[in-house]
Amino acid sequence: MEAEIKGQLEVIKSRAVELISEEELAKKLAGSLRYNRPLKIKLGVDPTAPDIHLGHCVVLEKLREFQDLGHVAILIIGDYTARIGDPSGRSEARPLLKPEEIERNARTYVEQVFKILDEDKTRILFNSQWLEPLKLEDIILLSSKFTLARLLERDDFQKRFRSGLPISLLEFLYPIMQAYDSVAIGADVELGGTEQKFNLLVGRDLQREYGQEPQIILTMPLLVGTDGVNKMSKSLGNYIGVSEEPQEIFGKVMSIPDSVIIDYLELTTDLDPQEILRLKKGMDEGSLNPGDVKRMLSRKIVQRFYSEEKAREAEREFNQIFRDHELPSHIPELFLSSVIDLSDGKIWIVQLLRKAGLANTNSEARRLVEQGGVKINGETVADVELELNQDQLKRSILQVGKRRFVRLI
RNA sequence: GGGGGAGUGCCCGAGUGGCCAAAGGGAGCAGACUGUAAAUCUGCCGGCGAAGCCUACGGAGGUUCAAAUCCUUCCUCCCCCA
Repeated sequence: MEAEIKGQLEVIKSRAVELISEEELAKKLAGSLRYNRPLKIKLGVDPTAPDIHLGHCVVLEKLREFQDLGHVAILIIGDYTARIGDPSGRSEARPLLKPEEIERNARTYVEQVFKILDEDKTRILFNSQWLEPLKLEDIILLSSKFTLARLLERDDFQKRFRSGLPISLLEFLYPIMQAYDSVAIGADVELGGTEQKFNLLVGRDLQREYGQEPQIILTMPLLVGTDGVNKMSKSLGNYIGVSEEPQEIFGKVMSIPDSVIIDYLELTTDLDPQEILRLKKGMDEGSLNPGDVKRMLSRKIVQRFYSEEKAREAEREFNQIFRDHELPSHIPELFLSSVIDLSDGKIWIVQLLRKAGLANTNSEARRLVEQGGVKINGETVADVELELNQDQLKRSILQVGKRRFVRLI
């Protein structure tokens, strides 16, 4: 049994940033093995963004590992807490969500999450179930267990406090509510990104208050977004969604700065650390082309959510467009008749770009033309005033930039 | 309750009467180059069929030939004192 515990600990600790605490976890694991009782691994999710992206996957993957070790994942959809909004890592309060939005987001979330989790070993709970019935009296009791000093310990609160930025009372309630989730389900372990550390710790405090054994907390690194600067997030638009098309995922991974390739290898693939180290060395010494490493990474990521075949296809497609500057295999088509006003049979290039959805405003379309970013059948359009008639456009291919194409039919 | 400060373009942030569609940075977009949608460099980056015009610096009024900049008032936020 000793060996089994050790083995599990190894798996659990891999890639994690912090484990509080290893001894307690070992004890819990021992109990779990002895009584054949799986541990309850909690992960709270905020139904604020309707798409799961690679950043979420880091934590979800860890949860999956727990499942594979025989434990049960408890996914808590923060449908109630979402009304408050988690202030973690934010410099300002988040806008409130409407109940309908929350519901819609939660549904998408659940759909996507099983790309990673084992459905049979997952329980999904909505925290409105126990938070909604709370009376003011209960909340007063709950808040009596915390002090301002304790809550202000939190890094982002402290920063905001010091720099004179507002902290809503509501936001103080958030960690308390999240902690109450742990009490409600009797969590053994709670997972989260590093920015969640404080909230997770509050869970321990509250569980103790309620006479429960405090949960173990395990924090995972945050994945940086495609911009290579900020953490991956939907709202920053630097994310790679697990439900995106293979081609899109491949391309987005190829667009990450070389400087974060290693991070991605570590956090989004199952490559062993030795291998990653070898790749890093290779790139540092110049014996490996980062572009090639990134290709491999992109392939692995696509493969993870689709298949090896799809990954290969995506790469072929990528090479075709970006390396060989050829046309993609699939080009969206647009009926000329829906674009051209038949009365005069002609259309201005700027209008055409807008109608084809390749530019949002005339100004944007003008700019694209002026900067030489627009091509028709491979020929750069040089004149902003260019007018085209139906015959010229029939079966032609309109291209903006390197990667946006429309076939006119 | 009293005193002080702040609100600028997608974000951060400079600007305190005309030279301001507003410095600088980031993001984004386009071009060049390439090893990739990397890095680097260059350009663009409110809208309008664009000469010019319109909209814009928290909201509403006002002063002025002229306001992001001055005045009044309202809203929001922050700090200090109590």
